[in-house]
Amino acid sequence: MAPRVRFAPSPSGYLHIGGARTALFNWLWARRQGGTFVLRIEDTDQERSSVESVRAILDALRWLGLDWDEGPEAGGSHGPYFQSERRARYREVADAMVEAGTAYRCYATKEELEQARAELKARDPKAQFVYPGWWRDRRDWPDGKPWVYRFKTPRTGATDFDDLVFGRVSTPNDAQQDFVLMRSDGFPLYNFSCVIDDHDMGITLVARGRDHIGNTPQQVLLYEALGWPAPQLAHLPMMLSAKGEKLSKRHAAVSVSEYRDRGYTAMGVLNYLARFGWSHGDQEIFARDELVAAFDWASVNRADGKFDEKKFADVAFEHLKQPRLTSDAEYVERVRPFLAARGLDADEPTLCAALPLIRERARTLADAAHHLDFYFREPPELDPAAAKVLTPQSAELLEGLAAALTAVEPWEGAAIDEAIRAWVEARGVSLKDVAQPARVSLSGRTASPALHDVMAVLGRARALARLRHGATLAREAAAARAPG
RNA sequence: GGCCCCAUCGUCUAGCGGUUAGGACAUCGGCCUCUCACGCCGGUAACGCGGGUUCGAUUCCCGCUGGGGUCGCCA
Repeated sequence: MAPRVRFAPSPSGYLHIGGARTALFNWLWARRQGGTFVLRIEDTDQERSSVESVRAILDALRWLGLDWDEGPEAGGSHGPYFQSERRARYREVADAMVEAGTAYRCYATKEELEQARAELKARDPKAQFVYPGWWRDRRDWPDGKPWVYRFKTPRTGATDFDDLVFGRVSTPNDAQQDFVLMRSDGFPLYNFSCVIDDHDMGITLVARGRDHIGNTPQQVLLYEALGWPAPQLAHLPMMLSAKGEKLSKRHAAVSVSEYRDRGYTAMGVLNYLARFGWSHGDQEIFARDELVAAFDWASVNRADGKFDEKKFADVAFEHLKQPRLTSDAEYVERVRPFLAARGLDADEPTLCAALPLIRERARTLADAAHHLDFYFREPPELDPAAAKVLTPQSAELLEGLAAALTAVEPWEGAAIDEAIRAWVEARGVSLKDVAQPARVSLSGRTASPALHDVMAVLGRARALARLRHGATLAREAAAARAPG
């Protein structure tokens, strides 16, 4: 049977890089198996949820290309996909559980709980408060007072489940307290709504971060109490910071949108995330369809990992470098916003001609825009460090070179290169002596692609004009330096 | 602290009883070279410790140590 999987973020911020990995693994499995990827918004915490967050998460998922078959804006036959719109259903199940004796109304107030907590703390600072079940067996419900629903957790025995990644996990039931199912304001708590929705939405496999493995026994207990079959379970090892702590803003960029804004491509991000906790032999680099074809739960690792920015950058770079992974058309489309941000209006022919020179240099799209900059500025912006290269002696060389290249045919890299070398030899100078002044004239920088490649991209007219302009600058520099 | 989980180079990982313990990133040399980059060649670098099981353990079992997660009217 084709699996139904889901990603269920709570809209209390941006899409976290770890959340993106969870979404990716679910998505991969759905696509691999021809199953259904459901997106559900867990907005039962009114305090923390916001529509802006929903928007941000949806946008980030769309940018990553993790399209959902059912969920917000997609619809589907198992909606609504916002938990805040499913409250009647939760209440219905909770009442049924009270009737069945698997849950109970608890009228203990927050204040009473706080007091009990405080008293325990006073007696034994190290002790952990456990709700003692004051209302576990009472039916003398006071009129007009708010209550919460609590689960009547079995006091003995153990709860087991088989995890696709971790194997069999067993937890003693006495480690569990009578946890709250629904708050007094009528909103459900995570474990409760999660179980009901996964059941009602026909979810067959739940894959989520390992930080959820601890409340899985509670959810399994709920499935048992409700007489529902539990879905398959798969927990993913955690993505930790380089220091081994829980990943947060302090350690690295943690929001998917931040990576987008920095100029990484979606597949660069996805490829790194996919290889984090999952492997496929020695293969490091994957196109999207290769990922879909190769993904499996058996190859998911159990050990937590540390996020490595260097490795991430390299994987992302590989995607920009290889036309197989990022086509020319896609590259051009993606880099345009970054060029625009520099105030550049790049014409298509020049951009396409420069692209091969950029691929092996640009580590991000933002970086690509930097490398592309001088092709689209007339004259190119002159780096302070580069200006020093335009010495008085170089003026004549630059003019000589420009003159030597006026008749080169065809105006192509190889021919230009040949002409440069021929001229250098005839002139009895070293290429090294000419190269840097020429480079600075052409690009305004001390580092650039090969001279002949740059000139080929610029075209004869602009290339020669820049060389001559460089000569002018060199003379001006000489004049400026001359005393009086 | 209770409960749960984990453990191969600095990092991500391959390995599923017998390997010179492999790859990638990073790092260090070198080559290429008009600069930068790419590329290429090479080096340093790992099975946490102690018991078992076995002819033989990185691999299977137990303990220890270390690390992580989780113990809310958050998710």
